[in-house]
Amino acid sequence: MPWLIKSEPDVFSIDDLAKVPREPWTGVRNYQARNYMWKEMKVGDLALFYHSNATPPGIAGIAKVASAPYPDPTQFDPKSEYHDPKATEENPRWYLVDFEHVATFPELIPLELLKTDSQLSEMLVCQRGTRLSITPVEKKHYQRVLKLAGVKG
DNA sequence: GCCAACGTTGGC
DNA sequence: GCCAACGTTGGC
Repeated sequence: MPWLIKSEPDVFSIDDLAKVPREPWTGVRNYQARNYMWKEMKVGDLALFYHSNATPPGIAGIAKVASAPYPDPTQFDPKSEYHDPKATEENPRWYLVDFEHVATFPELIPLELLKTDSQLSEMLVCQRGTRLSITPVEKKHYQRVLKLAGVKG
């Protein structure tokens, strides 16, 4: 299943992802998003990489699930901003996967365009108030985005 | 910086 | 287990 993952480019952008072999998706502290990574993502699944809190916000490229799920190490680190005092090594709360870079779109596809595209109006990221940092994407929507980006599916 | 949306926390 | 208060997300 294709996915959409959000990241603030000031914190971690698609260019940052392109510079590393793979990136552990640390810091997700929402149960629904965690469950997607923990229970549903498969190695090789593709994900639209969305820049949030950006000017403009939009989809910047494609990433790929590059690992099986494992406990987010930052939950055990008292010095991390993502530290969770209720999590233990024996009983972790937060799981993540690694992502690797697949492609950066020639141009970012702005949210504004996604919203006005008749085939994408129902895509979750277009809906107001969607704050989930990880959402499943319908295959037809995924393919439409690639087409808008001018990238081969 | 504003504010709508909405998840989480904690008192009861 | 309800629900008000609070915190965060994220577009604008």
